[in-house]
Amino acid sequence: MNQQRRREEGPATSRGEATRAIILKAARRIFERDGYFDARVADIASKAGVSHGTFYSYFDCKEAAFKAVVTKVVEDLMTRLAVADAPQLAEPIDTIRRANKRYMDAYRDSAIMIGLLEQQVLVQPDICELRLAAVRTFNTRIARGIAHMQAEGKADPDLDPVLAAEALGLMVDRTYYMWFVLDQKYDEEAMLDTLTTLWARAIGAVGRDLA
Amino acid sequence: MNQQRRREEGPATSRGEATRAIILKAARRIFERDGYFDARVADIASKAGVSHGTFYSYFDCKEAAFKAVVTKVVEDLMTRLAVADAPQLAEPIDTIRRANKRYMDAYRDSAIMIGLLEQQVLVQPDICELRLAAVRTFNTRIARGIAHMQAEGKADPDLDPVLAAEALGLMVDRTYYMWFVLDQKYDEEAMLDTLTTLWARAIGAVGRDLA
Amino acid sequence: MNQQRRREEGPATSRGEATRAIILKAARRIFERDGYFDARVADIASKAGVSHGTFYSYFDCKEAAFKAVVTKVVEDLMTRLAVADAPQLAEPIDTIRRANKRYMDAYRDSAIMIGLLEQQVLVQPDICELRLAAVRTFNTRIARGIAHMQAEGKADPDLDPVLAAEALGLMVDRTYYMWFVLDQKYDEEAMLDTLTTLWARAIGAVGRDLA
Amino acid sequence: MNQQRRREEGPATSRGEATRAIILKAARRIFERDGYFDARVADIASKAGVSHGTFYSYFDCKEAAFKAVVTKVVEDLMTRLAVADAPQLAEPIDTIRRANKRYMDAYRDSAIMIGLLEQQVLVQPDICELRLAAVRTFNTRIARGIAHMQAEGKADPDLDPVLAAEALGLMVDRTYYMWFVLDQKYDEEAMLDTLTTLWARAIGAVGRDLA
DNA sequence: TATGAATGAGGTTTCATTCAT
DNA sequence: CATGAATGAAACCTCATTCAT
Repeated sequence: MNQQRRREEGPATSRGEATRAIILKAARRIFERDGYFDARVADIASKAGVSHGTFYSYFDCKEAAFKAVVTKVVEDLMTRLAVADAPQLAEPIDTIRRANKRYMDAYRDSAIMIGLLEQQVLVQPDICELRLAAVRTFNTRIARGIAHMQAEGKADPDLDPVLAAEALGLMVDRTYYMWFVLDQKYDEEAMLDTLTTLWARAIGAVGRDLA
Repeated sequence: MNQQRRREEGPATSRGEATRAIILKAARRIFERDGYFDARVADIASKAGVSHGTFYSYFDCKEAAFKAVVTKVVEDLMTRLAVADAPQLAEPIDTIRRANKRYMDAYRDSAIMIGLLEQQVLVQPDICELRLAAVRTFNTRIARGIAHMQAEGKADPDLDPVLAAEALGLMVDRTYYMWFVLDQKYDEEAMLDTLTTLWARAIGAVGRDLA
Repeated sequence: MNQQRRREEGPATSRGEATRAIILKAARRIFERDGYFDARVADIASKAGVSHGTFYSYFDCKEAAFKAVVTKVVEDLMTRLAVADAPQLAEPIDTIRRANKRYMDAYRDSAIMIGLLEQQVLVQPDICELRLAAVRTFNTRIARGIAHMQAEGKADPDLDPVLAAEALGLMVDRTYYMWFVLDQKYDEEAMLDTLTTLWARAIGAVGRDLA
Repeated sequence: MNQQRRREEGPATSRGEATRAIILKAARRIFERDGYFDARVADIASKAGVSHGTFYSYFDCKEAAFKAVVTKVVEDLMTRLAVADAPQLAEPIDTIRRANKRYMDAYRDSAIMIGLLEQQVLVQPDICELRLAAVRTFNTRIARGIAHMQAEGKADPDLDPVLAAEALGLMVDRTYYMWFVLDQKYDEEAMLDTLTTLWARAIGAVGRDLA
C-alpha cells in the first residue's frame, strides 16, 4: 500500500531522487550485461548497493525499470539527433552524409540497449509503442527533409516522401543494427559512403556526388 | 544417455519420424501463438497429443525445438527464394520488383516465426549464426545480381556490389518486418513500387522506370 | 546470486538464524523418517512450516541440508565423547568399559542419522570426508589411550597402537551399527562385557578382569 | 502379462539363458561404475547390447537386477570361504591368520559390490535380509571355530563364543571395508598381523605368537 | 524373443514480488 | 526510507516401466 503510493508519487526527497537515479543506472548496466531476461532484480539492487525491497520502492517491477531505462535511452537519442540540421544550402549529399554519421555515432553509443529494445518490441506492447513513436518521429523528420529537397528541385518530385523516408530510414537503421549490435565488421568510411550514395541516388538527389 | 542417443541419432523407426514431425508442427504453432518465452513445453506436447516425456525423446529442451522449427522456416524460405531468377534479359526494374515481391510473399507467410527469430538472435548464439548464414546467402545472391547488371552496363559500375547488396537487402527486409511482424499498414502496390524504385535508382539501374 | 549470497553468508538477522535452525531440525526429522533418498525438500519445508522457497534461502539443495544435519550430529557426538577420560589411575578394564558405554549411549541416540551417514559415505565425497575425519579423531584418541597404557606397563608394548586402535574402534563401532541401526537384538550387559573383555585382552591389558 | 510370465518362469531357451547372463554381467559393471542410484536401466541394457525392453524380459525392475547381482556376489563369497578350514592341529594363530587372509582376498575382489550392498541394506529389506543371512552364516562358522578351540583348551572357556564371534567378525569385516571400499591405505602384512594378534589374544588363544 | 516409442509421476530449483520490522 | 525474510507459482527435465509391433 505504502509502497504503491510512493511509487506512484515518485521520490519525495532528494535522497530518494538520488537513490532512484542510482538504481536506474545500475539497471542499465545489468541489462546491458545480461540482457532483459537474464537480468535479475536482485542483481540490479545489489549493483546499486541497495536491498531487494528498495528496488520496489521505486519501480513496480522489472519491466517498469526496463521501460524507464529504455525511455531514457530513446530520449537521449532523440535529443542528440534533434540538433539543427545544418543550413539546407549545403549539397544534398553532404546533408545526408552528416545525418547518417550523426545517427551512426548515436546508435553506436547505445547499441546494446537498442538491441534489447528491439528484442522487447515483440513482447511488451508499451515498449513497442515507444519504439514506433520514435520511428515515427525520425521518419517524419526525414520525410520533411526529402520533401524540402523536392520543393527545391534537388530531389525527384515523383517519389512519395513518406514511404521513401520509411524505407531509407530502415535501411540505415538496420545496417547499424548489424554493425553495432550484431557486431558485423564494416569499414566505417566505406559503409557511410555506400549508405549515403545509395540514399542520395535513391531519392534522385541532384548535385555533387561522393567523389 | 539413452534419450541422449535417441535425440542425437534421430528416430529409428518411421513411427518415430512421424511423431517428431508432429511435435515440430505443434511447437511451431505454440511458438507462434505464445512467443518463445511464454511457450511451455507442456503446451507443445499437449498440442502434439503426446506426453511430456515424449517431447524430450526428440528434443533436448525448448530451445532445441525452437531451433529446429526456425531452421526449417529458414530452409523453406531459402528454397522458396532460390527459384531461378528469370532471364536476365528483362529490364532491371522488373527483375528487382519480381524479387521484392517474391521475398514479400515468403516473408509474409512466415512473419511470426521470423519475428521470433529476430528476437532470439540476441539471446541464442546458435540462432544468431543461423540468421547470419541466411543473410549471407541472400546478400551474396543480391551482390551477384548487382555485379551482373554492372557487367552488362545496366548498373553503376562504381558501386561496391557487396556493401550495396547488404544495405539494400536490409532496407527491404526491415520494411517487411515493420509491415508483417509489427503490423504497420502499408499499401502493397505503393510499397512495392517505392522499394523497387529506390533500389533501382540506388544502384543506378538504367532502363525503363516504374511508370 | 542474491540467494547464493544469503546461503553463503548465512542469515543476517536473528530471525533468519531461527528459521535456519527450525529448517535444520525439520530436515533431521524427515531424514530420520524417510531416509535420504525418499526425503523430499517439500516435506522438510512443510514440516518446518515454511515455504518451499524459504528452504532454498538457507540451503543449496537437499544434499546441503543433509550435510548440515549430519555435521551437527557428528559434532554433537564428538563433543559428547570428548569429556575428560577419568583418572588414568583406574583399572584399564574400567576405563575401557566406561568408554564403550559412553560411545554406546551416544551412538544409540543418533543411530538413524549415523546409519544414513554411513549410507551416503559412498555417494557424497563431502560426507565421506566428514566421516573419515571423525574416525581419525576417535582413532587418535584411542591410540593415545593405548600408548598411555603401554607406557605405564599396563598394555602389551609390542602392539602398534595406531593399527590396534583402528581395528578395535571399528569392532565397537560396527557392533553398535548392527545393534542400533540394523536393530539386532543384544543383551546390553553381555555385549558391553564382551566388547570390553575382547578389547582389554586384545591389547594385553593387565589388571583386574571383568569378573 | 506376457512379460510377467516370462520373468516368473525364467528363460525358456538357452538363448534366453545367455541373454540373462549377459545382462547380469552388464548390470554388475554398471552398478560398480555408477553406484546403485546413478545406475540407469538404459545404461545396463546398452552395455549388454540389448534394448530397453529386453531388460524387462528378465528382471522386474532395477532393484531386482541389483538383488540378483548381489546375491551372486554373496554366494560366490560364501563358496570361496567355505573351503575346508585346514587341519585344526595347526596353531590357533595360524588358523586365524589364514582365515583372515582368505577373507581379505575375497573381500578385495568384490569390494565395490560389497560397498553397494552395505549401502542398500538400509533401503531394501530384501537386501538387508540377504546381508544378515550371510553374516549369520559367517558368525556361526566363527563361533564354531572358537568353541572348538575352547573345547581343546586352546581358548579362554569363559568367553561367549557367539558374541565374541560377532564382534571379532565385525572388526575384521569393517577393517576391510575401510581398506578396500573407502580406500584407506594400510600395509597388508602389518594389518593382517594386527588383526590376527588382536583376535588371538582377545579369545585368549594359547600357543605360538606372531613373532 | 527383441525392439524402441511412449508414458507421466515426481522432484529440484529459480526469482519476481510482498510485507513486517 | 531501507531492509531482507518469506512466498509460491512455475517450468524444466529424467528415467523406470509398459506395451504394441
